[in-house]
Amino acid sequence: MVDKPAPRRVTIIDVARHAQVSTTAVSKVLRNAYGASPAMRAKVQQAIAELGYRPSAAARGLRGQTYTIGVMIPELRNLFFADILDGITAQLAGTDYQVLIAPGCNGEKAEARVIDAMIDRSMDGLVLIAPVSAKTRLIEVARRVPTVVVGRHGSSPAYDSVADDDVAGAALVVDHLADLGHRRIAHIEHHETDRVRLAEMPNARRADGYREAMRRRGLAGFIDIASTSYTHDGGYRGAKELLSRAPRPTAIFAGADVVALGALEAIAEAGLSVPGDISVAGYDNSALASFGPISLTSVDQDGRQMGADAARLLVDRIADRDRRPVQVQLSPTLAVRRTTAAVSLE
Amino acid sequence: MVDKPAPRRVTIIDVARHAQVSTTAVSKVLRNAYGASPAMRAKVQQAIAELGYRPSAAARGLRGQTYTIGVMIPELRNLFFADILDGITAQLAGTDYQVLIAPGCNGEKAEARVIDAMIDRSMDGLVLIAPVSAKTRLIEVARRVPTVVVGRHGSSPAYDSVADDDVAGAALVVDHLADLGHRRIAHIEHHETDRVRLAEMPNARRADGYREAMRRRGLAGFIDIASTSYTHDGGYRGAKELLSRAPRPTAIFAGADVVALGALEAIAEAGLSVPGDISVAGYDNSALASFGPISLTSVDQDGRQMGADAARLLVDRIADRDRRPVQVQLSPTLAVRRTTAAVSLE
DNA sequence: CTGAAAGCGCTAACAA
DNA sequence: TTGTTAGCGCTTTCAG
Repeated sequence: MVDKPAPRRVTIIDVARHAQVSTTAVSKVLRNAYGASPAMRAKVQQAIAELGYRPSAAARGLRGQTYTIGVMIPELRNLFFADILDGITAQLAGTDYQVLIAPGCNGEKAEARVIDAMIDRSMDGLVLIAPVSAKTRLIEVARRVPTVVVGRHGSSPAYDSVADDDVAGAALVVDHLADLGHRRIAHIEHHETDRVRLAEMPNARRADGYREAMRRRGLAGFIDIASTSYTHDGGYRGAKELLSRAPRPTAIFAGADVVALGALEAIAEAGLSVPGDISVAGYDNSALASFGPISLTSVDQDGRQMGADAARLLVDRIADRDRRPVQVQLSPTLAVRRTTAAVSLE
Repeated sequence: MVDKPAPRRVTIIDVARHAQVSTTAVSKVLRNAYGASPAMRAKVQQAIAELGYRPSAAARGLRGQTYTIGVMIPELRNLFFADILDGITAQLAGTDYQVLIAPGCNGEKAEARVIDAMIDRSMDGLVLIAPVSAKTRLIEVARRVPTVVVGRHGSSPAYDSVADDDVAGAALVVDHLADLGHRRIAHIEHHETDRVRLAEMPNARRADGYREAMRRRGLAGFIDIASTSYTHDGGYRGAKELLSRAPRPTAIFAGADVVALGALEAIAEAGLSVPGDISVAGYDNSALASFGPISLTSVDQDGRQMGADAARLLVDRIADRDRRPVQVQLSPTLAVRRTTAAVSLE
């Protein structure tokens, strides 16, 4: 294995020379731009293949596009986000765009840093999944670079958005449990104080939907909420809190699957059985929920579809930055499994 | 909300003008480079802050670095990879490097495309997690850009590597089960045919380690392998196959946690209990394994540590591309939980 | 349809 | 220590 140094980069100039045309011509072929005859196109493409030429995204970005789409994911371990990402990459497969993910942005500050990093890298478009930033900030970002916001409600003049109807999702759960005879249906929510986020974030919408559905079913008096966080531990603590109340709930609607798992642990620890003593439902219908031994009833949001819609809207907007913003709202469904059952007679 | 257009980008020239210095001076401050007095440094930093200047990574990349580290992750849903990533980002926090993840590279072809995309984008360094590409290809890549390979054995003159001792991990499981009195210990492996990968990929090393440990414990006659894949379904099919043999195994060592989960489903379907009738152990000690109701005995690889080591090596190599390559090998430990127990009397 | 030339924002080599 | 200048590799006018 000889340690020969990497040869000099093949540039557009090399290709032009090899194909006996101008660099402009090569550039046009690269971008499928108007104004290149089929003959020239063929010549150039052959030269590209023969030299193994690959355009430098950095250089392209300095004048035109980088053909890079940045996706901000707040939490890699959330399997629902992986579904969204699958939808994005599937929709973008076959185009010239490459998806890059920016990780680890928990909290407004880290999120700001990550978004800046993507803008600094001249990305052509941004998909922000469940961003927590202030709305003014999102608008500012969207004005600099085409942006689609996924999983956050509320419209904006600057960006497109894709969201699932979280109010409807919560209603699905409450109706399902109420139909099974439950009345003391409790909810574990992700604590929220910020005014705008109370109106736009999915967690807040789910809590709203829960309250609304309870009232609609005449169960306003049984509304019972533990306010923790959308984590395994949050579910554990929330369930502990709810179980300590008398009378304790006969069903718990957790705002996310991981929360439901935490709740299941607390319930098991308390020596209660699911769904015998208490029913549990989650949200997201992640792979965890469908896993046999868990078999969690959960609200299904079509993450792939959401991702595909987001990517489609983004590519659209890159092509026409001035078109009017669009809001896509999908409807959730309920995957009923073995953690929910008719209320037991007491 | 007035729809004012985004103002022109603030460039290094604006900063230089504002601070009354040359662009070189600004550049030096940006890079913490030698040759700028504290006074000038202060002036420039103030100007940067006042103008809200952010350097363009594309422009920087054309001459120098992009301050971007690319991480290739074959499968976002693998929680072990998320641990590695946490280690990488933690190690890189506080530096000027930004981590970007390239997703969805299952298979050699997709992997090649993704690696090319990262090179095209002038990334300063690459972390390749469990790459399946041919070794010659990896060496070629490493010659173009500083590269660290994680989770693949075998050394190279071109890249650093970080791996867990998979042979030792498999031995931990076999020893644990043998100590519990098991003799018919079966294994579910990820099918592999390629010669080099048979020597370098973790799955192959685990199968080797299993065979070796069985022989060492005098259980060579009980070696029993189902060859499927490292997926939930692979575990399900593998366990079904193993259970159909007579006499059936009293313990199954699955090559990964997801495989173990699939096996658990097959075992439950067969009407057998764990660990009463059969013990099950996994590999990776992912969040799934420690989740209460599952409580899977599993081999723990310190993913965070692996990621941190990889990042450290990469930054080192970016600073000195000619230093000799290093191989880091970590030792796994065994997390014993409730899916393994003493063999039952028959 | 084709090509020459300017310049995107920055860094590196060099000069002062 | 500081500033001047020449590109990095590409896209984009704008002539031909």
